[in-house]
Amino acid sequence: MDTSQLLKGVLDLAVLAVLREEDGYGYDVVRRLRAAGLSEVGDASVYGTLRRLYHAGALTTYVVPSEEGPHRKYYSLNGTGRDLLRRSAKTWREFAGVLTELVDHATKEAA
Amino acid sequence: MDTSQLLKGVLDLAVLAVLREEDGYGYDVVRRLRAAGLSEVGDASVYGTLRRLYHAGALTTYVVPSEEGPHRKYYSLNGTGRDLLRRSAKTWREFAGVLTELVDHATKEAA
DNA sequence: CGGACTATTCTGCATGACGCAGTACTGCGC
DNA sequence: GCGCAGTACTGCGTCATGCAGAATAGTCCG
Repeated sequence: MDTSQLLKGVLDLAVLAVLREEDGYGYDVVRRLRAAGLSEVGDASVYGTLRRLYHAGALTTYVVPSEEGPHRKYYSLNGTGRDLLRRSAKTWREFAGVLTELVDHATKEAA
Repeated sequence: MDTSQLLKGVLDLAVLAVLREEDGYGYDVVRRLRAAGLSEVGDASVYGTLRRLYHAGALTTYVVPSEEGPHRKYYSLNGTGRDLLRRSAKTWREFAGVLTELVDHATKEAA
């Protein structure tokens, strides 16, 4: 029904894409994803994804103490991460292409 | 890593799309999906999806005895199913658009 | 006829990702 | 001090995918 199922397997890619543009901390990544149109991402999902990607060796992290609140834990793409992004992006494009074509073909002649 | 996670929440849509074109039985739907490019769908997933969609009231079913093997259980889209397909397709296009844009933007300046 | 193989359906269980709800800590405004 | 916003993290539930396995019905081989 909602996008929660659609997100599965795609949040990794979305997070990588966002971090590719600029390092970011969890709370901020959530906001950026929502601003990009993924309005229904839960923060817990992002933290979980960040942790998975980190343990997978795709991200490095550093803490920046903030005087305007708690510390911020920044994440940054490393070589492995950029490589993963590239491959994931390719997989996504192929997958999305196939499915879009299937859907278009099926709904073209429908009202 | 593979497409199994990508499929989540999308198999419903793919099955609906395939059935929109022509009624089909499980084994056949699997083949059609694979032929369409979704080469990694598992048959058990399709049977499960078919059952979910049926219980959701999106499909009707009828059995056709086959002379070349066991009976075939055909599934057909009804009004609810076509409506679901239309709405799911819309959701998919929006979602895919957002993500593709995000990914393109992030990988544009990458090697 | 027995055995093997294909077509076809279905179920049990494991895996794993998303997210709600809750915890915790830091400054700021009142 | 109280509460609210920013920020991080975790436990548990839910649910879809899929592997492995079972069962039935025909066909072909010897």
